Amino acid sequence: MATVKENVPSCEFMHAHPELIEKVNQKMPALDELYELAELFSVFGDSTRIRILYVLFESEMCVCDIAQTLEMTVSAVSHQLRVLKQADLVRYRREGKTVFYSLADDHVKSILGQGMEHIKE
Amino acid sequence: MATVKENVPSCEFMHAHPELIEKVNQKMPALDELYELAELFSVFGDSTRIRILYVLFESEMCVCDIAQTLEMTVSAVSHQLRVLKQADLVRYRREGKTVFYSLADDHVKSILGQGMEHIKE
DNA sequence: AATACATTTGAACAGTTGTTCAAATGTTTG
DNA sequence: CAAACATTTGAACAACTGTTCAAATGTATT
Repeated sequence: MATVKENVPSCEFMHAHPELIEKVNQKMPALDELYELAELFSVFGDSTRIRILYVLFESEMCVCDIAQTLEMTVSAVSHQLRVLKQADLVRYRREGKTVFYSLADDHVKSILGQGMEHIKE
Repeated sequence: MATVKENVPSCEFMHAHPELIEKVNQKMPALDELYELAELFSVFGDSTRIRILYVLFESEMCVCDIAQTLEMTVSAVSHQLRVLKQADLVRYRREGKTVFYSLADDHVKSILGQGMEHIKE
């Protein structure tokens, strides 16, 4: 996570007018929102997690089936499912010894879709 | 970045039917696409870069103005602009000693917007 | 209660990331 | 061409991340 910095004069005079700067700061979301947003995108910023999400696009699935489908260890998958769970991107339900995971909502699909569009331009 | 793993049997038998697994693998994007996608989202996964993008929502701006607006060093901003540039999220044009940065396209806004929607549910 | 199996958890490790500082590169002006 | 200023770059450092391995927790079956 980024650390907040104290400022030092960088250029002689600013090109941007003070009104513009004010408008920028006015429209800028609060810092805690920005952190949350960055945290959300960080979750999408790993190909393993994206693969897990793509699996869940098709169907809810238990941890060991996800692991076998993706040729990963159960432990690695479980760790990543925790991250996805904490970001509210997946839900789970227990059925006996087995835990089934599924997509939390449609935002997941549309966010990944937007990303795909961008890289395919 | 994730490392590819070799598989070890994790559960006695799979719950998912082979047809489902096949469907999953069929719909799964190619690995290099998944890496690219993860890389794109990683770029959004830092609050400094998001702040820079929000600044550019309002207007194109030179490096030192961005730095002063965000109360960061010019160097730190420049480093992050490079990342944004490499991901094709910003463009730049030189005018004398000054380099003006601007948003590359509208995907940026819509991706950030989708993210915002998710965290505000 | 003991065993078996599915999942989670914690510690450890290597690899990656963001900022800083100092130095280099571009560009204009005297 | 020298001085001044805007920007970029590279090395270094601390902080963070994803996987592995081993051990712990849950849950059902006998």
